[in-house]
Amino acid sequence: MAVHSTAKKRKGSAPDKRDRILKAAIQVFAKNGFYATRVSEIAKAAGVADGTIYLYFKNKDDVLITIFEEGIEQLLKILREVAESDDTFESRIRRIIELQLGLLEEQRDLAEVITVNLRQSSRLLKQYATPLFMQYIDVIAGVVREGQKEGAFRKDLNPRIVARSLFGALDAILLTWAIGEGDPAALRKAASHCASLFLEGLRQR
Amino acid sequence: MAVHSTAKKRKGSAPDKRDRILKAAIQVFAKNGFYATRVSEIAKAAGVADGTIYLYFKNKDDVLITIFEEGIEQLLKILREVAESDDTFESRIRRIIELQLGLLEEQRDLAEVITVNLRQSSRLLKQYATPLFMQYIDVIAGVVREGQKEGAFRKDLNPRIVARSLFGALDAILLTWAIGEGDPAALRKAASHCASLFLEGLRQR
DNA sequence: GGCTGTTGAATGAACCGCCATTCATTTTTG
DNA sequence: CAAAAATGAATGGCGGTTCATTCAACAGCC
Repeated sequence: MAVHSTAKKRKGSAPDKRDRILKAAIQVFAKNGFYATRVSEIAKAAGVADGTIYLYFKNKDDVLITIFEEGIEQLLKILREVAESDDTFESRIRRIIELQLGLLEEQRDLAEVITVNLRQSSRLLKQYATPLFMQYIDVIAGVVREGQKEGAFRKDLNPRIVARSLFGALDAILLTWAIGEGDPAALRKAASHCASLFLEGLRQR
Repeated sequence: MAVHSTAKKRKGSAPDKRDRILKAAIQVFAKNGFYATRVSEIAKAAGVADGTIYLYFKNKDDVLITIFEEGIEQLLKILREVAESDDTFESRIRRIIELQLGLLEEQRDLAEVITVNLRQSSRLLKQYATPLFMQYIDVIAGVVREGQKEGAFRKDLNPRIVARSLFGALDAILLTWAIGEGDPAALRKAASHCASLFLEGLRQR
């Protein structure tokens, strides 16, 4: 009954159904939003029967939660590596920005699900998103805090507020991009301007 | 059938039903989210019969759209005044930030509806929110652009990207505040740090 | 002032379409 | 040929919307 992350590799051929379902759900959620999406649409997009979805997920909510959690975790993992690297602090911040936007540039649908659908249900948002979101903020805030201690950044700003601002800025840029036409060059330019804005704002003088 | 803004004052006593419904809806949407809110809950909170809501609004969507449009319009109006004032550009940006946060501080539920529920339906978002959102961005971008022309701000940043970043930052701060405990002092501090961060980032040197 | 007919607002119980979920049956696997 | 996986038609209930009915305000009339 439970989902079991068994993930037993079914031969080499068949891409795990669970994955197929998740990928399909990301697409459909991105196009129509969580509430407007019928479970049967996900099934059709995944080439699977309606009931099969319930073999791998508890219910429709669970599909969204899983997408969100796995997406953020993937992001967090890479983010932590950058945060703990021995680059200059400036370069770490810049890489975080580029990474976040770059990662999602290749997964536009995931970007839309995370930025838009995330907020669909206050319940889901509060229950599942908030803790992960906090971890995310903490990683960025950690870099800022350390940068302050080492004298690279000005010390009069609260690191968490900086982190939240940066997160919000990136989120808004992503949102516009995901909803709009989604030209990759535009996204990259936005990333670089955003980085420059924040780094100048942070610099110790 | 149509709504008619007749607003005929039914005696002096009865505060317009339309208003009562909107206020109630803001409360309930904020607490439970748009999709989890039953029309009957709004009716109950407004002290009105279920059917009455359909005398004033086309349907449930229309209630959300109205809240959103009227809220943003109110914000836009004040924002435009500040944007066109003859303060220094720095001070205009700072006032925009404080205004936005301050205005919503007094209307925490509205803040949550606008920041969270805004994104509930891709359809609604794309159809109604995007144009207003763009106007909003344009007001801020206008101040930045003019500031650049007058030599107050550095010229190598795209004003719209700056505006979007600022909007996102404020949105994220508001979101955390609205979902969290909502201490007004914390919000004011966040506003001031955020302003300082952006203004240093923008300053022409 | 009271009586009454008219009108439009308000009501809320009932309806009905929708869709998440289930589970008896079939198919695949080892 | 079990056992497990997958199927998809059937179901149940949920909740937005409707509309037959009630109510309240007012005007005209005696």
